[in-house]
Amino acid sequence: MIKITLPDSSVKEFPDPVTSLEIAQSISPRLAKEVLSATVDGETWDLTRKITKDATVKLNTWDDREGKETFWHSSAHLMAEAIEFFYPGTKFGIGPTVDTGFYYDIDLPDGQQIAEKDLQEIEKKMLELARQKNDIVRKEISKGNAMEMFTQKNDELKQELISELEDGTITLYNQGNFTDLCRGPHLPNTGYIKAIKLTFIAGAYWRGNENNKMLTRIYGVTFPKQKMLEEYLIMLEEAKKRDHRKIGKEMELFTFSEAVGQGLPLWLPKGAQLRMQLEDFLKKVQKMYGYDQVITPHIGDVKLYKTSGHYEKYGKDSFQPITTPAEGEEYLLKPMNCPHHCEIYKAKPHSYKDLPLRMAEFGTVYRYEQSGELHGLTRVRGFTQDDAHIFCRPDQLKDEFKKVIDIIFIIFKALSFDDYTAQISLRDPENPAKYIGSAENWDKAEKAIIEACEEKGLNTTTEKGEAAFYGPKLDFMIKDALGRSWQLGTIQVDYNLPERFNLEYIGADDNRHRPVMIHRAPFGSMERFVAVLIEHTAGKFPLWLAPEQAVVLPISEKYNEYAQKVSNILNNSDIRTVVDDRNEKIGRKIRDNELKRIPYLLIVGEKEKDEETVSVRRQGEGDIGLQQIGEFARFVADEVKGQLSGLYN
RNA sequence: GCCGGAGUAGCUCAGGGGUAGAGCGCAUCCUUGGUAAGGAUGAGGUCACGAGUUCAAUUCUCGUCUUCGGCUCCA
Repeated sequence: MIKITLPDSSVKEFPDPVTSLEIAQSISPRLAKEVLSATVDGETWDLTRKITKDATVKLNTWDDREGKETFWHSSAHLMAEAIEFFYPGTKFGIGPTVDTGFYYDIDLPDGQQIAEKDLQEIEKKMLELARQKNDIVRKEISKGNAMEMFTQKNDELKQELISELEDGTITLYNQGNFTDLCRGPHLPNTGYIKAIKLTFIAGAYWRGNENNKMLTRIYGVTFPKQKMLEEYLIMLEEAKKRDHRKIGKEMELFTFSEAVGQGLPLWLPKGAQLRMQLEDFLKKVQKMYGYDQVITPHIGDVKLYKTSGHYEKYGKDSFQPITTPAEGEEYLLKPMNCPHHCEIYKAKPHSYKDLPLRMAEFGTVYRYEQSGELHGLTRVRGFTQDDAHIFCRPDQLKDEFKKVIDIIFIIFKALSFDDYTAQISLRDPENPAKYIGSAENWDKAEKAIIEACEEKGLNTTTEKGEAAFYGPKLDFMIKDALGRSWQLGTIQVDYNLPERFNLEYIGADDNRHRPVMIHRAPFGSMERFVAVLIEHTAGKFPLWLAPEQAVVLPISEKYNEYAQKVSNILNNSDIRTVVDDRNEKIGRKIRDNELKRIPYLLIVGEKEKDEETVSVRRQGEGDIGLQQIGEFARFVADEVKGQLSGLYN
């Protein structure tokens, strides 16, 4: 008998050997049906693998990440089996799982290609193979045998993978006519897979290296129930409807022009209105937190970026310097604001009493992004950071860091981003060449971030190797209304730039000291943030942000004049109002303006004109009754205040 | 930058070797209306750009640009 410890710490005895599937069966038949894999002493195992000693066992279902991974990993094999059926001789690279689903990188034989339209055939074959409920069988194999097998198959991709594995740890998995090199784990048989969608096809470099061969990557997602696939497809549809590029065009927020250049957004009046609203909001919050606004030019001497280290790091892959005609001086389009702000710091000597100094700027920066990278407003070549740099004494660092976290919380609250996570990005200790500055300063900076997060009670994950080259950082990721994650705000601790720019302050001891810098951008970039906001709200912005807050709809042309009067009064009360005086019936005007996502529709006709009122209709809700014009103005002002109440003075 | 799609009216898209279409939008007129699409008429296109093949190219070929899905990258 062996003892199995379950997650609730209960211990059960089983005959030796036992499989996780048998353990599940002993608990409940239903669990046995749902369980997909098991975590045995911290390692994910096949359900059918024999446990021969005392162990801790966690049973993974669809609701566990490990369960889904097992499911999708087996699905990748199923896809490979189907592909091998249609394209014999295909070489298989790697077939891992991703957040939603899986992919397999394949090398098709002699110049054959798979097109989107071929995916359906493969899906069909996969379903057919799944229905056969073929057992998926694990087999341990020696390195030599593995090598021989894939040499015979002429699959040099797998040979390369095997050559890097240690003998004794190599396993194969077989199902039907298909055998793959794989660490596992896998489902007991292919019959678990009930619903399949191959989503797209793309090129991908072998092992992610652009010097390697380009393979064909096929992405797919599978589910244990048909209904789950349907829900997933509905979600995809919804995401498509919310695409900020589509809504941005519809709502006339921004545009791009080939004539201006790719990746260079043009903000249209309504988009500019929205963006300025966000900027004004953040300015007010920053004022409350003791920030000073500064303004710096869009270009800077190349030497400035040589000093900062950015030129060495990114110069080659950037927009190249602008050279002045007569003197041949070299200027760079500003790729970031920090060097300029460092120079502002240096404009005069500082006492320890001056610190912290908080310098904020909505600074537009230009970065060369590879053409294939550009994407709507989320990835552009010219964008505006809601940047600020805090210069402080080392003893102030942690407090300042915590205050920045507070500002980020205020923003999340104002915009109802309720679901967020935070990631601490540290340096990669294996790869010190990627970073500038001393190990000692890095240690200090990393410690400050970790402690500040702990003291704020922030739930964080930690990633090594994700730090910026000059310092570690804390990034905030929000989940939008569809559950998709977006990286927004960032806070970075930096001991290095102050050193490179030789920044100093005079301490109480009358000696020169080095300040510490915090780089921070709660929105990240205005472009990206607006894009996320559009997708999160589907363009139905909160009242305080809506580019047009109210539209007046005269019942007939006879009331156009009164409508204009209402609009003027409201605009004078800072309520952004327009008039729809088209020659259309009221039903039509209501429909069109609802679709334009304007929060309030004000209908005016004979009655309203006589009584100096408006008939108020709230977007998505319908008629909410008559109000005096002034009353409506206060009503809107109160609602805006309510949305931002307590967030700033 | 790399692999693979796409580019036709302001928008969404159909078409196809012989001088170009729909719906929506826009304009004008009729209608003057009460809470999600009233009617008529009309304007609007170098079919992304440049070469080539052809009697003839928007259509076929090549190149360029832009865009979309990925890959790589992201201070």
